[in-house]
Amino acid sequence: MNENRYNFKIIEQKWQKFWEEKKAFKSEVNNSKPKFYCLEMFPYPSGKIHMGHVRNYTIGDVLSRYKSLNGFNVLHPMGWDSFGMPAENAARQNNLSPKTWTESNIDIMKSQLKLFGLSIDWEREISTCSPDYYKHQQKIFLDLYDKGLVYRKESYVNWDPIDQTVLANEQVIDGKGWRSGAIVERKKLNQWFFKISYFSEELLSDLNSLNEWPEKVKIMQKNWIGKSFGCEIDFKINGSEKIKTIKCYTTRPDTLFGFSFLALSVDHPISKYYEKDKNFQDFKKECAKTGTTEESIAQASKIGFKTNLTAINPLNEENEVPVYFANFVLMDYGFGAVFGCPAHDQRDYDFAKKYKLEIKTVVKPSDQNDNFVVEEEAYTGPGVLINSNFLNGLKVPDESINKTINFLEERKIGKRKTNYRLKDWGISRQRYWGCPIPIAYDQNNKIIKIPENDLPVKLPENVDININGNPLDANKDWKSITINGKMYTRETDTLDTFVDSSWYFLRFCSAKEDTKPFNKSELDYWMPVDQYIGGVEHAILHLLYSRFFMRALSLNNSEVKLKEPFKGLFTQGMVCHETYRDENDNWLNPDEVFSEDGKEFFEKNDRTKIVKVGPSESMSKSKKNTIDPQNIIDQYGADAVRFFILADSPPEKDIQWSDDGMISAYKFIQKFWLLSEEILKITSYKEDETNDNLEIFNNQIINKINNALEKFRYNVIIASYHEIYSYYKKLTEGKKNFKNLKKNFEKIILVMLPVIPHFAHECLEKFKFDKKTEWPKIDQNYLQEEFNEIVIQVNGKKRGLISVKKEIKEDKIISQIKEKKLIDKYLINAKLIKTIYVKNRLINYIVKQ
RNA sequence: GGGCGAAUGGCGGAAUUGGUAGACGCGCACGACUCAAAAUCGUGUUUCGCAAGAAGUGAGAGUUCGAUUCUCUCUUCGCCCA
Repeated sequence: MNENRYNFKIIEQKWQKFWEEKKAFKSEVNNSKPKFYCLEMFPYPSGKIHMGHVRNYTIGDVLSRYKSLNGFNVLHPMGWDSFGMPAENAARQNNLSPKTWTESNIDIMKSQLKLFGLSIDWEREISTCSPDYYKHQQKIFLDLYDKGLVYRKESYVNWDPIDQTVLANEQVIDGKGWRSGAIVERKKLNQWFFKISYFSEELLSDLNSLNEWPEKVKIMQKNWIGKSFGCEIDFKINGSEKIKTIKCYTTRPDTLFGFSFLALSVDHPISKYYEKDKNFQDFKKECAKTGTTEESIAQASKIGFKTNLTAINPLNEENEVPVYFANFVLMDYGFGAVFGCPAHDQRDYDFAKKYKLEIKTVVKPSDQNDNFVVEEEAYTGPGVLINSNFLNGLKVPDESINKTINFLEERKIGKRKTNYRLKDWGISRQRYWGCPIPIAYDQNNKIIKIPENDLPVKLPENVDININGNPLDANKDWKSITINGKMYTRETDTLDTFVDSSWYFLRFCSAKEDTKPFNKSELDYWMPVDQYIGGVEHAILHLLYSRFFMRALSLNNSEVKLKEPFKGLFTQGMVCHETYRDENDNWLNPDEVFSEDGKEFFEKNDRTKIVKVGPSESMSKSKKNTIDPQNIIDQYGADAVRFFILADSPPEKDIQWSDDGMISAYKFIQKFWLLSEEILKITSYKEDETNDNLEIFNNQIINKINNALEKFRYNVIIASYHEIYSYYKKLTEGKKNFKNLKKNFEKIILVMLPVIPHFAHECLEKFKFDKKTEWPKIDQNYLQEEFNEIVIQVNGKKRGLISVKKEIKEDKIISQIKEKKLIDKYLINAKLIKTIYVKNRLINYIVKQ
């Protein structure tokens, strides 16, 4: 083995120790420097670091180090999103408390992260399950309560009747509880909500100001908020003394003449008149079997309960149609009542077919005549109104909706209304491992805030997590409290963990501030986050909740002005790997699989057993297609992993894990080290002349790297490093020192620093490049070479090349081409029409035969 | 069903504003070193063709002197919503 081999184990440890001792990444407010707040989504401490983390934090680290070298005062913190269900599940399995389990995971993962040489300011570390964090969150909760942005109401949850517990949507699999297998029911509970809908319009319109966000994410948020224009309509009701009208919301008032039933949510206020009707109660129970998500409601078959009521079409006061309760109408949307137009809404169509209701066509596609009839499925496209009395002929949707609303408004039976799909955020979780809600109730169930000096409301330790239901609810000692001598019962729900992550980026700005969640001057300096980096799976909820929080905090608060927390957003792709199964279809880890030729795979332990190779999918424990970063780092070192994880794909796309690619990254560092040794030797020779080509190469490649860095084209940076290697390798073959060799090589090392920091620092030290490290400047003079290759085209096809001095005039080029007879053969028997010249690029001869 | 995006060699992927398609890496082939192998280094590698040359960025059309890039239609795949 070559004794000059780069020993990453020693060198990486050396620099990590150096950075730690020097507090190299400690960040402080410094008003004389521009700031840059770089934040990656903080991890859930599930056990060990996985490749997804490696990719996420490498991307952020490259950016942080780049900005830092460019003179920015960088804030690059890290913390733990440490409340949540997995801790409870693990606690059940291992008989550990969630706290112990979580804290030991944090220790492990923190030590692993440190091995990657990330430029993190660990002094700002936060953990959301620590009372030091959640005590501030409880204050914020009470602050929002005072502002009227928090309220309590009855709402449905997924209820597991065997485990006697509330399930999250992802714990409901095919309508059954994930653990018990019981059929999940809908159950009404009193729960806490954040009034996110108060900001619907702002959250939507301010998306336009986020010009450093991916368009994709903005569209997803826009769809989620779901602004729709329509109107509310009062329908006259016959058949009851008590009910005179029912209010509906619709986006399609223009289809009113196709009206054939009115459908109500089972929770509609008028359902109280049916409380004693056994058939209705049975129907309501049947509806409860449908889950709570929009998706499960959409997939469930449409069922209805016919009332004795009828509704009258307000446009002509004539058609009288039946009123139903139906399972597909949600109380949360509109007024819990919709009018059914089966011909032009698929859901209504399915319902009408089932209950044999009239299907009246009122919209025809523009290319059909007036006899067009909806048959197999609802027609929801554009067209023209027909069979609609005085509305006939109006264009759908542009004309028809507006005119109908005008008509309804004139007669005071309807009102134009904007509606949002975005619902208030339910934050109650009936679980132990979350932030306690700082609220109590008196004997009359009246709400009282926990007084400030009784905060934080700490989670009790030593609870029995194995019981059914919420352990906090079962904990009698903890539940009852005395405030000012009076007895109260605590709220036993805890906060959704999305609350924890909705403001952690603010806490980082003043992580040690004890008395307040954050300190104004530090917030003003650091916020907003200049670049936020994370997975696209958080494109909607986490980001929307954080945007809500910023607005909620700034409402009636002169201290907080900012509305948008994340100026720039980058969503990275996933890390994928092939999947393997044995003969019995059990998943196999890549470690357990062996292949000689990369085509046929066998089990490592028994090479007669064939392994089936599946498609490459996102690494997951359940499919066992994970690669443990710890093993890779032990084998190849942190720099090599960082190098590889950026090399193979653009960061926003999924990346294929490849052992060959990993090895290639390792080899690159090894050979670049040998190259640096060689250059070190050469630069000790007596200097010779200056090498202009070297200057040109260096400036051009650094320019390329700069552009790639600014646009997150990190895979292009790695390609440039390879180009640098080949160029310098050739250069050293002459074993000749140039006056500008050392200076240029230093620049090269500096532009490699963000990606492979340990290696680069070692090189800088070895070469005694002891000036202060900063990003190299580009000399624009070297970006344009003295000579340009001009492409010669004939009719747009490349027919030759000519090297000319830059900025040369067109006629000079033409005469040179003529002189050298470069394209004469294409001009025989052809007539030259014209030439097109693009400066410094090409010349195109247009000829005709 | 709706919205958004993508499609480039054997593979991952490059390509300022429309201007030399295939940078760079992997793989593969050949060569050097070696008793040999590994490692390393070098050369080559879109397809067809001995070559000259021709074709070529999912398919088909269009705009243009010129299209991977812009427009339309279609196919396939991915993501999100339903």
